[in-house]
Amino acid sequence: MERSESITPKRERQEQAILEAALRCLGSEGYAATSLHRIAEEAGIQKRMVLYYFRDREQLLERTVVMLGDYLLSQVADAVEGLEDPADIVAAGFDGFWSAITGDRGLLVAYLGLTAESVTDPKLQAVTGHINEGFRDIIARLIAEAGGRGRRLLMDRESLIVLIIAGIHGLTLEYVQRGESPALNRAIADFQIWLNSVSAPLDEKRDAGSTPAARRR
Amino acid sequence: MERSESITPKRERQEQAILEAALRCLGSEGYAATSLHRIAEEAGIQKRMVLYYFRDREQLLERTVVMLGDYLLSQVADAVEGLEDPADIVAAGFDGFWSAITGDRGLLVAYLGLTAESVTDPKLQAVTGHINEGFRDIIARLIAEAGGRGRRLLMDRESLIVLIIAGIHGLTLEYVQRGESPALNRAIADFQIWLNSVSAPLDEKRDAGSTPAARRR
Amino acid sequence: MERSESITPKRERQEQAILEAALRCLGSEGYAATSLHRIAEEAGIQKRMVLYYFRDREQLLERTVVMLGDYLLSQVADAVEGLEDPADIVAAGFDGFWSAITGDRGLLVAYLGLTAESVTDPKLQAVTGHINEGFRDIIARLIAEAGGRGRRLLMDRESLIVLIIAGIHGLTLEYVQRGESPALNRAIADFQIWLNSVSAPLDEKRDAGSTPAARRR
Amino acid sequence: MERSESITPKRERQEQAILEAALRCLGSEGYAATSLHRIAEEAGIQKRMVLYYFRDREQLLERTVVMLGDYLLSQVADAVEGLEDPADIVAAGFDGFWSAITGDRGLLVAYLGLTAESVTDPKLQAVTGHINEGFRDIIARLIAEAGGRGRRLLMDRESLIVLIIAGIHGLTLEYVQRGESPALNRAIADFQIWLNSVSAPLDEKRDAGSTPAARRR
DNA sequence: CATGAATGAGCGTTCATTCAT
DNA sequence: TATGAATGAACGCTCATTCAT
Repeated sequence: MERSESITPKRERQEQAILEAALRCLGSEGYAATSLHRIAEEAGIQKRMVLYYFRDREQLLERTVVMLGDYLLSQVADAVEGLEDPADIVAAGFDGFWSAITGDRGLLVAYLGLTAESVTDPKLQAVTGHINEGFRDIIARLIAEAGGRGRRLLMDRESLIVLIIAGIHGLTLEYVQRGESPALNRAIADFQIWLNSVSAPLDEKRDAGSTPAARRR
Repeated sequence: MERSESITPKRERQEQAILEAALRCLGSEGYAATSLHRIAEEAGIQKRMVLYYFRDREQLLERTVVMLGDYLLSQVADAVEGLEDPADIVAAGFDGFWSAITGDRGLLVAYLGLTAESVTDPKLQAVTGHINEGFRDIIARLIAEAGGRGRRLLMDRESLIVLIIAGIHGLTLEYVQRGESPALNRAIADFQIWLNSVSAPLDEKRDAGSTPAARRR
Repeated sequence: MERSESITPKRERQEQAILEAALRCLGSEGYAATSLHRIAEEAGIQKRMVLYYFRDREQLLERTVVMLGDYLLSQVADAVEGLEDPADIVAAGFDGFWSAITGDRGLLVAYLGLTAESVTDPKLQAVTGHINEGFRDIIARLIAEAGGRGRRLLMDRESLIVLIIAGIHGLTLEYVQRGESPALNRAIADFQIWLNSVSAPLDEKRDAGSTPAARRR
Repeated sequence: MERSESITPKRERQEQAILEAALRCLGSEGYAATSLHRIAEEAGIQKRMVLYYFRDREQLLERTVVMLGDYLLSQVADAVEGLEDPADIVAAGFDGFWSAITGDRGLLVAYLGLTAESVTDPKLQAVTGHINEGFRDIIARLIAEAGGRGRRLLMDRESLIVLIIAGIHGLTLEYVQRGESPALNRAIADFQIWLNSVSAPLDEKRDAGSTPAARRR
């Protein structure tokens, strides 16, 4: 750790409380409106104390992102863990993924806000990038496991990962912007159907989905 | 009140210059870091003058978003206009759409930043919402035209629109976060292939893509 | 006049309108809150025009004070003019004086505000001082006329003038601060009674009121 | 909120220094020209610090008025305390009152300026009103004590209070406007004489001053 | 562990005013 | 006569932060 002070239990509890307060602010007010003052208010402590526990705003937000990322990634990892049936990996897997992500709208809003902000903020980029890598890894592992369970991929693996990430990002954006709607639910279902169509049992002959493209390369 | 009665040419020029400066700031520094001071600097005028032409920061950013939206929408509309061959509507249509959107990375960054910010900022929501409606309309029209040119839709129309929007949002996010990459290009190509697969010639019998879903409903 | 432009009728009308607007502002919002902007608003013209007709804020307020003074003085002069009976000079004279002054609460508030402000503002002092001299003159004349009509003064003339001015100032302050009240009305009546007691018919022997003081000197 | 819980000695000293600086500004420049910048300058600190100790200009001025009021009232209370001889209550009492009030011209100017401003500023009104009530109370008590020491009032009590307040206000206005003068001193003496004449020893028969009015009621 | 004191920088805004027609 | 353009200065205020203890 970069802090030299011994990490007492109280300190840890306080830091945790502040990080959670920061997260709630990000989720309810957005990145631009999340000031140290607001975070302190939300945590029920004096503004000065925020900087007692964290070197500066930057470090605080960084650690907030890390915490948020760890939480989301663990939720997602839990949700997709132990899936045996290849069909589940798509159906149940995505459902778990989705409900893990949308379980707390505030967290999702915070995540998207930080993601957008990180585009122009190199310091955030490092940490949000880490979360994205985590997601990518999970998805890559799922694909690999599907492969190991008798399904072959009908399209380019890298491209598939990008499309899955993009799809999830896009659908979550739709979700936070316009809320749940029948159209969104149908879109999610269709997204899953598409996911199903990008792989096939090893013994199957017929191509499906975007296979022609996969073949071209 | 006193203003806005007679929009003199100079005023219009100045306002335009400021709006463009604001847009550049949003694109390079992000929403949170776009201050009046920075905008003025970018426009090469005194900070004070920004507030001479615009009531306050809010109004300025609002109008910036409107301008950005109008520009993006017109670019997209131009790109997809006059497409005759239904196949073009997907292939050329999407290409135009994509290059219109990614033509200026700064604009795209600004757009995504504002979109994310608007989730927690009701005032922005009104105006970014308008842009989204514009995109939705263009896509809906494209789908309708494809239908009018001998292609039938193999999936739910509303769901399709959501998925297209989500896909574009997700892919642009990937683009601004990680830049162009072979994987992204392949993903875009595969996205187009999928787009092609969601409709079929009227006389064709065979289903493609996510047709099973379309049939279910 | 210090303005070199020929004084056209329109100009005069406009200036008058602005001066009256300034007066209304002073009367309703107070000196500190009376900005050029508010005056323009009140006059229903553009802010810029105020400074077209008046060199600067200072000149405008100066002329406002002059106008106010002229009006108040003329009202007072009218009220006390033509009083023949010495008793009237006190009774009717003061009544006229009072109702002339309190006829328009806004004007009175403006007058008191400017008077207070002039204590610390040398430029205002010149003009408000002029008004005070006018009041003093009127009162001195009334006293002289009373003397010419067979009444002798039972106290020092200069002191009397000061006390009358002070009494009127004090009572008007009470009036604008706390509004009309039975106590104020009784105080006004008692003030008039005291005014009556400071002079006596020439043939009268008995002293009244504060005569001992007058005799001391 | 966060402040005001523990009033440290240093804080108290600093606040006091700022309040006194504000008072000096009010006394020398007037209400309208008393800006945060000037107050800070006067206190020899940075403008920024003024707003560290006081929420905003309004709160600062409010507390300044309270301090001024407390000071003036205590001065006056001290001056009139312990007067035994009924005659003193008028003579020495008023002298004390007057010298307490005019001891520091700046304070008097500040007081009058705030009084005038409070007519149009509801927020000031609350607090200047409190000072006026204090003065009224002191005067009412003096009158009551005079009554308890063998003097009866020859005029209406409420009316007398109003006239005393009005007289003092009017005379102080004259004092700050035109400075000390023989005429003013004589007027003050005559005012005291009148004050003496509004009450009489209990056993005395002869009426004085404005008794007729008192008898009327 | 916790806090008050202090501050520099900048924000969004209003004010009175000058310049050019 | 009337107006828009432009501006310097200051205002009241918030921000993140550092210094002391």
